[in-house]
Amino acid sequence: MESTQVVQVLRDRGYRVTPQRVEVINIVLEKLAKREHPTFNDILNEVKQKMPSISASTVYSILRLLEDSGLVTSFEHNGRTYYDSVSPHINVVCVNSDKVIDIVDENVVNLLRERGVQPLAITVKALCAGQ
Amino acid sequence: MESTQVVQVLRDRGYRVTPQRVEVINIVLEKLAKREHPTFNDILNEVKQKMPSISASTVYSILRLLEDSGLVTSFEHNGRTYYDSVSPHINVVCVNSDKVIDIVDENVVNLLRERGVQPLAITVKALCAGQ
DNA sequence: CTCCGTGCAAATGGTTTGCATCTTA
DNA sequence: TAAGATGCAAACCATTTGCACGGAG
Repeated sequence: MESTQVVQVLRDRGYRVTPQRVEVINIVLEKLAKREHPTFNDILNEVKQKMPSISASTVYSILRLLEDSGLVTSFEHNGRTYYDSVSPHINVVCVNSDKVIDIVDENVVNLLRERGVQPLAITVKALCAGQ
Repeated sequence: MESTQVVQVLRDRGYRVTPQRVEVINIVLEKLAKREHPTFNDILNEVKQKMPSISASTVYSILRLLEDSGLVTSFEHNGRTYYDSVSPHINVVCVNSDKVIDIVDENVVNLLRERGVQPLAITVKALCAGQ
């Protein structure tokens, strides 16, 4: 998804387009396109580089807005919130390293759908090989 | 799993068997046997009824011990930690109601295993029907 | 009798809230 | 120019930590 599309969705829903919102959207989409799983702090730090005066509470509220609008999703691990793309995929969270690896598996998603579950985010805690 | 077995595992590993540990183990196993997904507070409240002087930090440390020993697992949602059995199953967390529903699906677990993932806990955030 | 475990209180860290100020539409 | 967004500080809440006391082995 393009940042201009996201901005348009917000505009259509009657939300105002502020420089803070545009900046957060740009950073988040950039990270999600790279299949990263940024934490709130990852995003805040990145945004602060471009816009040093932005406040944490503003970033929290923008991320909540994006999530409530179905444009991103999130999951929690070790007390932190990770943000993620809404495309159907599986996040393998390595409990021994805190790394998160994406797996795309249509079969799993289809099996869930057959059971009546429309997944927003799939998270699998696992012990991961290699340390 | 029986509470006596859990106690034995702890003993074998050199951990002391205290009345607090036995009580927490009893409560947790009882809830997990009923396929419930107790939060930390659910467990604390229940334990306090039997043992009013127990402290939260003790319960936290016992639950961490059980989790580190592989006897239970946990997942996080809305800032709270939910405890869960280690049997392979899928937790569907309804974001619109905070309810958690278990699904047993060997196929999903097998697909994950084929991908080299040994799941400790599988969590699926979903919008659930019925309110 | 010796550690390990417990309980208390204080600290921590992520997130939310209240409110005055600023800005988009 | 009016409703909505921002930034700051304080509040919140789940969890962790430090430490003296107590009990399991």
